[in-house]
Amino acid sequence: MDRQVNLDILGTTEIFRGAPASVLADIRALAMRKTLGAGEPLFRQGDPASMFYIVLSGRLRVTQTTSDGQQIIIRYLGPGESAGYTALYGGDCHPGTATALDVTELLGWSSAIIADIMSKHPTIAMNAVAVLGTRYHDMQVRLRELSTEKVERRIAHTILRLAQQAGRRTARGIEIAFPLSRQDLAEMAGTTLHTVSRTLSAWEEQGLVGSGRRRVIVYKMDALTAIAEEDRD
Amino acid sequence: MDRQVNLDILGTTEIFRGAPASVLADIRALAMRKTLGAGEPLFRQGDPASMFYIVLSGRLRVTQTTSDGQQIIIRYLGPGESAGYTALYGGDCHPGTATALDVTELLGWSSAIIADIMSKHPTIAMNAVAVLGTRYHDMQVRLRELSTEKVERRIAHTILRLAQQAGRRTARGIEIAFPLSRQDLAEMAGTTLHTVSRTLSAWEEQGLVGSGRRRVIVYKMDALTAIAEEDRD
DNA sequence: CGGACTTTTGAAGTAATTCAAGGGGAGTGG
DNA sequence: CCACTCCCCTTGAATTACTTCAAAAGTCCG
Repeated sequence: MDRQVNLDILGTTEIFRGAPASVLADIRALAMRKTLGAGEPLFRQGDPASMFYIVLSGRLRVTQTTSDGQQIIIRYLGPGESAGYTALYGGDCHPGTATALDVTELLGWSSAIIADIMSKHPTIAMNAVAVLGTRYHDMQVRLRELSTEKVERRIAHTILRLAQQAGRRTARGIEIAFPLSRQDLAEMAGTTLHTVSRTLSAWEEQGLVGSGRRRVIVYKMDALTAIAEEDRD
Repeated sequence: MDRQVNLDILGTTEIFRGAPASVLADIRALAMRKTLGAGEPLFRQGDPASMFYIVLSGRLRVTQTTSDGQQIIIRYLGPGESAGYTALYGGDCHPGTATALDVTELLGWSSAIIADIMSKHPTIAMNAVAVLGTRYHDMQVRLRELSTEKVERRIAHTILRLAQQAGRRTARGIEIAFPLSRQDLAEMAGTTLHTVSRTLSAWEEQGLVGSGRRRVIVYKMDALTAIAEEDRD
């Protein structure tokens, strides 16, 4: 990936979009390049938050683990999205672990540099506000779902969100574009892999979804939406 | 409350702290004053996000409601905190409802004005990033708790958080400084008022807490912390 | 073709909700 | 000052949605 391609991509990221080309070039010049193999961590929960990254290609999973080893998935990050937001405001350590799912290419800046960039370019600081505001909002919605909805609805919501974020049109329906195990879905929906498995089996029987080893395809979006939105829980 | 007092307070808010006095004066001049009576809403879920506010005195509760009327409490806002973050980045509507618990005094700015202020004063934009980053982080923690912990621990965590945020030292222990019903606690911990009531009764029997009509006092912080942190769920 | 990981499915167990009823405090109005 | 009323809280009993436990069947990769 050459320098020019990077600049084009940089202008489309959630955090740098709207900045003039000359500014993007400066930013690019300050960046450190990083490439991760599948399964490699970008940073771990508790590490000092010294770097901020954007994803150029590939995908990361951000998780949070309790002291007794239980885990939840905070979110998946794809191209153009930001990783390590804590470094944006000088927070002390990363609240979660970011792990590459595939080969993943990133650009990174130290927290001092990214703070300096934001200070000089209000547009970028405003983008950061928008990114964090949106993520905060997403979490409010998930918290509400987890508090008030029964599992089947939560699983439906989870799959719909993933389909929207990383759905790929195929001949038979919308396929989630990355490997996704029952365990992963459980860690997003706040349940167990057993319940996810049972639920997907039932939906498969009804022709709503197709699924296999770490694969999920949505056949009937509207029917799944109906399950997610039905008033009776 | 006169103009000077407002300026002093303004410099201590999470969003304007660190700005020079002259800037604070300009910001103050652009603000609209607002006072709410107990129970009055500042804005409702779904309202256009046209204004951003800071709390001068009093307290707000921010809630989110589902279509079928179930509700969760997103957070409480006290003096110096910000309400209506959506207006910071030009989001279209408020994701929750903010209601005054007592008489509450606020200052407000239109989204256009606050965006302009942030553009001109990077310090303030950076504060906004920090505020939203912190709130996002708080939500991650709550989501993890809700996913992985049993109710008793969740209730303990909820009370500890409230005690930290709005605890008042009294002769007998730390009292939550505002009226807090069993229902309120349930809506924060993701359970029912019945379970909260039973749990508090048990704790009261053991001398950990005292409670009454919409009142909670923590007697033994360490014991409550132990419940919140114990490895076995 | 072996071995590790993922998924499925049944059966048992249980934590917490739901249903139901009663009791107590605070404020109001006579 | 007392009685009435409205909330809020408590507590028992029944129910259930989901987890936990257990075992077997697929599926992918070297």
